[in-house]
Amino acid sequence: MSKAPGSESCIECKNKSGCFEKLTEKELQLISDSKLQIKFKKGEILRKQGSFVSSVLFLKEGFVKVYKEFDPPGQNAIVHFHKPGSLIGLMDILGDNSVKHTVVALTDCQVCCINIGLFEKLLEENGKYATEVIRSINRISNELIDYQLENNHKQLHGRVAKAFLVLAEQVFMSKTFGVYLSRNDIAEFTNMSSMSVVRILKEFKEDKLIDDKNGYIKLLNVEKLEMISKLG
Amino acid sequence: MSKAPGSESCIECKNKSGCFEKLTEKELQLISDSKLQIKFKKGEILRKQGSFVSSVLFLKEGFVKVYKEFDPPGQNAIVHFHKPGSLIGLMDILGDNSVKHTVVALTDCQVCCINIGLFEKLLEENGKYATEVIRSINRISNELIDYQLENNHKQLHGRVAKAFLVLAEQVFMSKTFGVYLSRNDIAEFTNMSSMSVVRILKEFKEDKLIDDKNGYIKLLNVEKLEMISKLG
DNA sequence: CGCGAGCTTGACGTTGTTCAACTAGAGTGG
DNA sequence: CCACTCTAGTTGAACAACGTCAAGCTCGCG
Repeated sequence: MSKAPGSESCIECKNKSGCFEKLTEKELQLISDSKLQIKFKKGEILRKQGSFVSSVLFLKEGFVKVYKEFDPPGQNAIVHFHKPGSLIGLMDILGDNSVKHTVVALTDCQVCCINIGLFEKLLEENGKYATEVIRSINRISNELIDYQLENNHKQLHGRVAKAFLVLAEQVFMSKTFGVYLSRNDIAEFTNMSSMSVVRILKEFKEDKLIDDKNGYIKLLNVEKLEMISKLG
Repeated sequence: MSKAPGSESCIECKNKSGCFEKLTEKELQLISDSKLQIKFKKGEILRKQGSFVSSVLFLKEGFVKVYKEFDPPGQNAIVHFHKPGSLIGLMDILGDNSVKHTVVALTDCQVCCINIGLFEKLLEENGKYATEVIRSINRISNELIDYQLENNHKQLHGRVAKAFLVLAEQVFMSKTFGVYLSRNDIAEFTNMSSMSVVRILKEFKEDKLIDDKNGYIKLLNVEKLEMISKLG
C-alpha cells in the first residue's frame, strides 16, 4: 500500500504520544510504512459505531467528538473529546472487532490510520510498548467512568460546570475553548436537554462565570465553577 | 514473605482467568511464590478508595461490590460487581498509584494478593500476557462505560430492569441472584433513591416480572424486562 | 428578501426526590 | 420470654427539578 502524498515518516513525527516511544526504530518503521494519512472535513464521520474495527487512528491535527448512538435513535451521548496527539479507538482493540462509538470531526482533521493487525501484533511482541498502551487505556477509561459517575450524581449547574472544567483542562488545555460547541453538543456531553443548557449558560453568563462571544466559550471564574461543580 | 497456611499453588489453580494462561510456568511460579491468600468476611473492605495500590487481587471465592465515594460524603455509586474468578484492580495498575474505588465483600471472600510490582514487571516482559490483560481491561471498561451511559439515558423502570439483567447475565450467571442486595445497593447501582427502588420493585413484583423472597431476587420474565430496559 | 437551522424564552406537566411517619424483623439485655 | 432498640424496608404527601411544548428570535446564506 503506497503512502499518501505528503505523508511524513512516523520516526520524525513530533506529535506522537507516549506509547510509541517504547517502539524500536524498526517497529516504528513498520507502522510508518503501512500507515495511511487522511484528511477529514469538519462534520465528517471518522468511525461509525457498529462497523468493523480496521485501524487505530492517530489524531495529528484537529478535534473530534466520540459519542454513543442509542438503539431507538434519538439524542446521542458524547463520551469524550480527543485533542491533537491522541490515539482514537484504543478501547476497541482486542475485543469483538466492532467499533463501540461513532467519532465525528469537530474541526478539519488530519489522521494517521494504523492497521489494527499490525498494532495488535506489536503489542504481543513488545511488552514495554503494551505496558504504555495499558497506561493510556487506564488513564482514559478511569477519566471517562469518573466523569459519568460524577455527572449522574450532580444537578444541572454542577454538570455544566464540571463539563466545562474537563473541556478546559483535558481537551482544549486553555480557559478559552478552541472549538465551537453547539448547545446540543453540550447537552449530549452533560446528559441534559439543549433548552436546559441554554438556561444554565444564561445564568453563568449573568454571573460572569463564563463568556460566550461567537459561541467560543471562555471560562472567567474557574474557582467558582469548581465550587459549583463540587456542590453538585 | 512466607505463604499463608492452606495456600495453593497458582499452577494448579483451576479458577484462574484468561490472562494467566499466557504466562510461562516459570512466571506463574513467581506469582505463586509471592502471592498472599487472604480471607475477608462479608462487609469488610478489601481496598479503600484513595489508598496506595499495593496489589492486584484475584477473587477466588465470593462476591464484591466496587463503588465510588463522593467528595462531600453521602450516597455512593456502585460501579460494578465482581464474581469468583475475576481480577480486582486491573484499572488501577500503571497509573498514579492510587486506588480509584472502594471494594467491599458482599459475601465471605477468598482472595489472592498479587504484588503490583511483580504484576507490572511481567507485563513488560511478556507481551502476550499484556495483550490478554488489555483484552480484559477493554472488555470491562467498555461494559462499565456503556452501562453508565445507558443508565443516564433511561428512566427509573428502565434503569432497574437493565441493572437486573446485567446482574443476572454478567455477575450471578443465573436468573436467581446468589447474593442479598439491599435496596440501597440497588439504588447505588442505578443512581436513584432507595425509596424509588422500593416503589419500582413493588410494581415489578405485582407484574410478576421478579420475585423477591427473603431479599434474594429472581427474574421471572426476562423478555419483558428486556423490553422495559430498551424502552428506557 | 426570504428561508432555515440553531438559539432563546416562558408556561406547563412529569418525574423522581425528600420528608416524615410507620412497620417488620433481628439482636440484646433484663 | 418479653420489652427495648436499631436498622432496613415501606408508604403517602408535598415539593423541586427538569424535560417538553410551542412560539418567537437571530443570523447566515442563497
